[in-house]
Amino acid sequence: MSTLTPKQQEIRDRETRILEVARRLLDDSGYLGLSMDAIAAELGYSRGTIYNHFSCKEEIIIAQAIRTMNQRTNMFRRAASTSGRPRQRLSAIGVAAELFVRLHPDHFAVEQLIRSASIWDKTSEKRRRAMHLAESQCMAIVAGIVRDGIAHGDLTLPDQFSPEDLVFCLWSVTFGAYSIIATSDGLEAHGVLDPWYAVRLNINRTLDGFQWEPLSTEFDYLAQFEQLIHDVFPEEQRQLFG
Amino acid sequence: MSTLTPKQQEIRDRETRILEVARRLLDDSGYLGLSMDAIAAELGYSRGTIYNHFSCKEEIIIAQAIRTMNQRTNMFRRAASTSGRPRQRLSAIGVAAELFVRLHPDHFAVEQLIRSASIWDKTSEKRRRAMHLAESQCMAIVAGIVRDGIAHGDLTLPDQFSPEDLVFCLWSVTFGAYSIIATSDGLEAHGVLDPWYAVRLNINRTLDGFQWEPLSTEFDYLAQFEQLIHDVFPEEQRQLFG
DNA sequence: CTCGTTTTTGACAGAATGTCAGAAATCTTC
DNA sequence: GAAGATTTCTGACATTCTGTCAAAAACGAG
Repeated sequence: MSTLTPKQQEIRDRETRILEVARRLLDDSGYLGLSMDAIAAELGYSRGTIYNHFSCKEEIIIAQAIRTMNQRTNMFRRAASTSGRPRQRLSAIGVAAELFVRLHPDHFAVEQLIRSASIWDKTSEKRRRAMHLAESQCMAIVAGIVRDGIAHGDLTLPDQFSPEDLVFCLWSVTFGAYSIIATSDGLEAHGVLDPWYAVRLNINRTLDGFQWEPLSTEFDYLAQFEQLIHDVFPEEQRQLFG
Repeated sequence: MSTLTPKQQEIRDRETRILEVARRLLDDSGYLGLSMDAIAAELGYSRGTIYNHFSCKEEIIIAQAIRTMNQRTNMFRRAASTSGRPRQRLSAIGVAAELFVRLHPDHFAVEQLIRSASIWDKTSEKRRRAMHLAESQCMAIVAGIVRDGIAHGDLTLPDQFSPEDLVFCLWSVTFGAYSIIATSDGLEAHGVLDPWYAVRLNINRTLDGFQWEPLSTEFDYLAQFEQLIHDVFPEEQRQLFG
């Protein structure tokens, strides 16, 4: 049957409502504060009903992560499809990454939580595969740009160093920086002036170190930053900065 | 009284034994697998006794993290006190960081867990301060080397960019990379050849990007790497590679 | 050996998870 | 629109863990 009965429609809606409530609870009081009881109570259902949708609370958490990760991949895809030389397109991905993490400040914490807190083992094979898929899609987009850079003659990688190795480097620095920013209050107290700016500069200098042309001395990537926000991500920009 | 009674001695010993067992449980089955029951059973005490030492399991986890973080700080201190130009000493810290994470593969996962999973709020003020202290000591060591580099004339930082910002960059990339390595099986399947090598190269190229002399084209930091392991961390090297 | 002190114990209350048989709602067919 | 088939929902239940605390046991000084 192609059209859904009202009931089926309601069930589908409920799934997203569960995720919404779960997200708020997770934001407010973390993993320990997220309980099936609380979700059920908030939505006015019994616990059993929630268990019809998700077999355990870990499934809810991973579902959450997959959703936002796919949004991220979409933003990356849009960034990758801009025009310009490869390193400029990579810079657009940097914009996407930063906007994304500002829209979903908790995403990396949740992702790390899934990977470390023995949550992984309790989730379904299906969702785990969805998560892997989303992840490798993201990597593939960035790796594609690196290959473009090489094909263009803008970049030559060292021996024993694959495009994926470079993607891993960029992944590390963003994952690490955004995790630290999200979880460590008082970076300023440690003497860090503007962590967001630091990440941008860091990535630019790293790519300079790999001699990826045009170097940041030849092209002002940080200035391009503002422009890209307006041109490629107007909707996200509005959500974030009014 | 200066000398401890046998009983007091036993209590003190027990504390470290609790942490040992907790560490194994944490390694084996993660945060969810760590239970006060299991620890008590394994050591042959009742739960109440364990609660005399640690008021909740979160306290055990943070105690764990503080212990290993202090070991890390010690290794950093040893690395920082080597001779050579500032960037070479920073390279020695890179060796320390990598050896450390290979000795304690779970450390960063635990650290992230503490920060994200609402564990932080359940821990005592005293331990939280100990954790902050350990962290800023580590940062201070690295920041000191950055300042040495500037004082030496080997490094000039961009405007609006403090030594601590550079430390934050290095912290991000190591934290991110080691977290990913520890939690993501099958990096090789993603096309990453040797993540450890990638991190080293990444950091060297980043510092090149900041024009920190001597550049990696002038001095072979990767070759120095092997040497430093033997000279500064023979004990750790033995533990790791037999 | 005795008595005050410290330490240990395990029963208990509370909170959350995940299950499942029966109740309720919904859909199908005539 | 009513009966019967099917799906969905419910809340009581068993279980597992946490954290507490009064009573019991072990300890140490004199």
